Amino acid sequence: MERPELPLPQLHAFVVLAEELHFGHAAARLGIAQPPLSQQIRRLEDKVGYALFSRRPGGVVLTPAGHELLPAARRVLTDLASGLAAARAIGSGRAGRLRIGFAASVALTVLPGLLRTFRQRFPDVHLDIQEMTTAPQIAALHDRTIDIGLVREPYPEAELGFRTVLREPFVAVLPAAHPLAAQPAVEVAHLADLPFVLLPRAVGPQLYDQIAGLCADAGFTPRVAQHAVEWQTVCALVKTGLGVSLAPASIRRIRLEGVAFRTIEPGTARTRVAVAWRKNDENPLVAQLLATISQGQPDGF
Amino acid sequence: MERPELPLPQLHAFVVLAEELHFGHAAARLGIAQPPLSQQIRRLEDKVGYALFSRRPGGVVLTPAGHELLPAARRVLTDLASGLAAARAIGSGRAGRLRIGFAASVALTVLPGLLRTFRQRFPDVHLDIQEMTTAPQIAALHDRTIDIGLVREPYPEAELGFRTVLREPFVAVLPAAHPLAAQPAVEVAHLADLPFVLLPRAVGPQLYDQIAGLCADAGFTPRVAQHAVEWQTVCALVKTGLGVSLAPASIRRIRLEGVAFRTIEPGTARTRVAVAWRKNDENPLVAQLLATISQGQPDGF
DNA sequence: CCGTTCCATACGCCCAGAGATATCAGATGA
DNA sequence: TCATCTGATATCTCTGGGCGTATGGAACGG
Repeated sequence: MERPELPLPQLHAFVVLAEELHFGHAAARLGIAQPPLSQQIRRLEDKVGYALFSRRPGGVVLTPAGHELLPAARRVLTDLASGLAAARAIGSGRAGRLRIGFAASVALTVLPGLLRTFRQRFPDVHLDIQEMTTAPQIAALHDRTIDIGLVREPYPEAELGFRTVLREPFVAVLPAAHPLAAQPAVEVAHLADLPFVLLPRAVGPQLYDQIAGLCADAGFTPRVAQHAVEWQTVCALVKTGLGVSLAPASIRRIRLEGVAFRTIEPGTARTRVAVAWRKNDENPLVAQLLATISQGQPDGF
Repeated sequence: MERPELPLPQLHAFVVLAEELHFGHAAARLGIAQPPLSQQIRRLEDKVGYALFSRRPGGVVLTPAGHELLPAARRVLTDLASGLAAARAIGSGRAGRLRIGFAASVALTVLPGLLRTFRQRFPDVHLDIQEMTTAPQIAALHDRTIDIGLVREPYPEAELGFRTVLREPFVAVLPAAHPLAAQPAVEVAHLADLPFVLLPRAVGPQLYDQIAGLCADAGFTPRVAQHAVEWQTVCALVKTGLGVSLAPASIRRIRLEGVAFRTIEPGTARTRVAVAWRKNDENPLVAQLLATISQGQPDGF
């Protein structure tokens, strides 16, 4: 790619003159006097090295060389204008692409409303959303594989910003046939001797430790009979009688025959869902999405 | 199409920097010092309105806006370079398109050699050749439907230039079985009582009048039994015995069983084939073709 | 803690190019 | 023949932008 040789204003003048085929009219359309236009065209022809127009009485005609240059000149101008417009749209945050990771349980609570609101405000933004558990989201943020994470119980990180978007209590997940399911609420201590179905600690250490902490507070260490990587699966396993579980309340949205969700006593423990982003991310869409969350919060999606 | 806003040198700097992702290296590739490059990029970012690069320790990274602008900038530069090259190729006469009309009889003499030589010298020129009789060629030149004509016996025209490329005598066209065909040469006067097969006067008035003149000089007016618009057809009609004809000597190239061509006495009359062009045609290919003809003439194609 | 790397800023120079006004010159047509 | 329309030329002004050198400031690595 060598040095560009033709100034754009001259190309613009050339295209307009090629359309008008009349120096006076073309100059008027360009908003300049006629002599400067003659000069522009002359300079352009000098640089090309050949005449682009035949001056004939009553107007001008494109030469073969001019005829060849015209489509290229048009492309150059329109490509530039559209490229500039697109870059500005992206720079301003009106358009672009945002990659969002989310914990599965979030899909039941904040995510749908957030996506709906954001898409309304930024219809030209393409959203790539993918389900990921908390730990992989943190890694993906560092990798720049995603731009926004919706994580559960994050622990602070130097490079990342977090903001809580939801706090919710825990519920006990029980087979519907289990005696404990007959009560409106259960004490954590009552789960002490039952086998547990939990997510592996690796996919969300903070949440895991919090659940373990609930049990510890009730005086026992949970015996994990089975791991599952999605809450959906946890419910299914509970249904089959493999065990019970403790989970964030939003899991109630999973309607599954044969599984009961019960408030726990004491009900003070809360789990947080937070939005996470790279602090040094300059993508304006990240700020836009954070702003959308801030505004959306009061309305409670 | 509005005013272009981004100077090309800045776009060029942008593309190079986007490839190098390093101000120092990019400046070196551009052959300038580093501070001017910083300025170029800064000015460009000011005009776009948004940052195109993220300056980070150890180098720079494209922002989303910069990433969007990059392909457009590349297209602009390459389109411009290629368009300019194409326009110059055409302006210089190395490439382009030339529309050539030719009289049918010319296809037997000058045309093949001319085309071959011209194509050798200008392989990138597209030649549109079409057979036309003389009068339509003149009209087509005025219409700018063809650029070059190869005509027989033209009459001078103000707007057109002519140059003779071939002079040839007339021959008598006879059925092989005819008694006159037994002689090596025939006198025009001997054709006086025979029916004639000729091209209509309208397709080539000058040639027609010249043939009629030959007859008048021999003391008779030809009785036209049949018209035909191609020499090929004339020969065929002569073969069937419908009449005889007088034709340019190049018609001998038509090898047709049962038709004889005989030199005529007196053999002084000559018919001319000329190349014709618009005097005010600025297409360099026209000049190139005329030059090719001038050089080719001595070798006698 | 210091040197290196990398980019930005400051300042000055210079010129290509874009604009204007005034005028000229060729072709056309009543 | 003359008025008119075409575009070209001459001349001047002004400024944006491209380039240089010198210097500043932040981040990183040993």
